[in-house]
Amino acid sequence: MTSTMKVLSNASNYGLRALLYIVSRERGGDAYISLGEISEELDISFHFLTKTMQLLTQGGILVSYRGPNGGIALKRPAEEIMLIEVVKILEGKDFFDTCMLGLEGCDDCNPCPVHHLWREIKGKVKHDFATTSLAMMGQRINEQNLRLIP
Amino acid sequence: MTSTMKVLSNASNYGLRALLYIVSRERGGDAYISLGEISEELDISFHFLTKTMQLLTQGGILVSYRGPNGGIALKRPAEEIMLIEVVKILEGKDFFDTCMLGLEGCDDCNPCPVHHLWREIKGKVKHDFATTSLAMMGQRINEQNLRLIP
DNA sequence: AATAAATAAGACAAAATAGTCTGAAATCCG
DNA sequence: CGGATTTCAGACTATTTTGTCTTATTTATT
Repeated sequence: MTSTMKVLSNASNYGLRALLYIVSRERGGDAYISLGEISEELDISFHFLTKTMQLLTQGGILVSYRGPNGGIALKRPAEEIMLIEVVKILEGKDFFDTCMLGLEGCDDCNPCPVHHLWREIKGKVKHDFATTSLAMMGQRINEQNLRLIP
Repeated sequence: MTSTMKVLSNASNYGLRALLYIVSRERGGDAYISLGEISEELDISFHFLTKTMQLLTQGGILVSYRGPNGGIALKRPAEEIMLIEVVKILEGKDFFDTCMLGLEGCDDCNPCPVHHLWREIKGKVKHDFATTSLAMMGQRINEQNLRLIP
């Protein structure tokens, strides 16, 4: 009753914002960015962020390096990482295939009453996220000077 | 990480399904339907459902009547109740105006990096929900024999 | 080798959500 | 009136999500 339309959990939210921070901060080099810097810049709990970023490391989005001057970095070129891959790692693989009414096995063959509406919405979200790369987002953020913090 | 794209809380989910049950069950009469019947038919915890339905009663969607043969009923004609009103009562008024990244004050003037994508999505959801009435849903459910249970 | 800087891992606590239960109040019927 | 049926209200518990903290491990530097 307190509102949200919270499609993303806080964890995913933080992970996504962290990635956007990384790609918007790209200096061309492949230096590691520390979680301390990210958590400070984005005002996110350090330890909580750490756990989320480990998901992305395990998921093949990031590589990490320990020790002084260590941190995390994209494992692949930002052009090759689509938003959909990130969200699937953070929220689960079937994130874009769930029923709005929470009904088990709701699909085109066995639809819930709002399936026709929701399918369209999900389709658009899926399409948008499947065609938007982290590189595109980074460029957009820099060109338009967009914010990542409250 | 367990997936969901859970736009609706369980409480809202139950409330919406209960309303859809009511309108699909319409026998033309204005008899009250008991929460016991609904919770049984939809396999929802009785007491939990009760709390949610009280929100809808307080929100002006339902009227309730105690005692034998009592229950709940739509306060207004199903044609006049749009899905958007229901969701706003259950999830909060600004449900359709939140930022995907959870940033405070994200809007057209001060957008987050995914605002342009999310605004379109939200707009479509909002439009769909603002133009779909409970009556339309009830008719659809009956015509196509759609399910409200897992 | 010792120290410091960084991620990894996991125990723990707090808060939000979900669900259960008990009793009260209203209403009908005999 | 008295009992049965129903919503209303709120306390209580359980589960999930969120956040904190401590320790271990890796690596660079001196």
